[in-house]
Amino acid sequence: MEIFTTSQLAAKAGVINETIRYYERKGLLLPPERTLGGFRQYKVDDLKRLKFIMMAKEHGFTLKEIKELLELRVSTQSSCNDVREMVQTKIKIIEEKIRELQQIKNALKHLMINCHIQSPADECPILNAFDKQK
Amino acid sequence: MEIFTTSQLAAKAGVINETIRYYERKGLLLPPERTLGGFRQYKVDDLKRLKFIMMAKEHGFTLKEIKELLELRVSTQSSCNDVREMVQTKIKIIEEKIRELQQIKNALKHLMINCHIQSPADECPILNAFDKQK
DNA sequence: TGAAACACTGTACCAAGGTACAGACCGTTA
DNA sequence: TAACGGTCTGTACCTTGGTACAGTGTTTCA
Repeated sequence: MEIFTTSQLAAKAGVINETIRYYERKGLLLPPERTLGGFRQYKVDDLKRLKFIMMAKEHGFTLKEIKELLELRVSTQSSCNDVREMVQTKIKIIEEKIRELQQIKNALKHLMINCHIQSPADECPILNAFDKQK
Repeated sequence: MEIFTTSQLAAKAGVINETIRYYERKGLLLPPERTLGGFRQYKVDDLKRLKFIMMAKEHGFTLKEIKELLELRVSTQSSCNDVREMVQTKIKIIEEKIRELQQIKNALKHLMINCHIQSPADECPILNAFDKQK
């Protein structure tokens, strides 16, 4: 059976070895077996788990949420429904964030309408807009 | 001329007084005059500056960027064009962020298509998708 | 004049997600 | 068996935008 050191596991997942230890501290990676000298010995399952973490991260989950997903996965009580709910909540949060950013973007675009490039900065309508009392 | 203490200034802007001192440390608020005993004495201009900061914050600028905006405002060399460029860059960053979030959202929605609520979590297609190697 | 209520400084702490490093130890190869 | 390089632990540090103290000093009002 293939065994990896911390650095080898890290390299396979594209992170550095401090990240591996960090994920272990945070409870995302399980404490692996050790050599007599105390070196971590990772197996293919650990690599899969790490890749799962990275995929979930790319899908916008925080480490805390990923920990929950990992716990759902092994709990026999939990169902796909629990996962579905987490994903739906996440989608709502992302949609809210998108709306927020779109509002900011629109406000900034609006500010640019009156901006004349040669004016000195102290007459800049953008800066003046920020000065306006609400 | 009206003079405010730190807490009064904070209250007028809807923050707490540690925030005021924090902004001073970060160079966003100018060090005000002091009483003989060392109490800060703020004027209306300081309140305007603080409100400017808060407006810029609402428009998605970081404190570091707001500091730059404030510096542009007083520099006689800088023009509205400099401000315009900062705003345009900001809009680009926001657009990129929106695109990113939309991709994540689409991926999550896609994951939900095959999700059957009664399946146990260890057969959940969402979790399985995260397990897939890229 | 004395007490209450505020302000001062400096430092530590928070979340999140790591990164860096010292000093010690282990494993491998010559 | 020694050298070299990898790994260990623990702790400190980073960013961003603050918040929370403790211990001391100041202002104000009765």
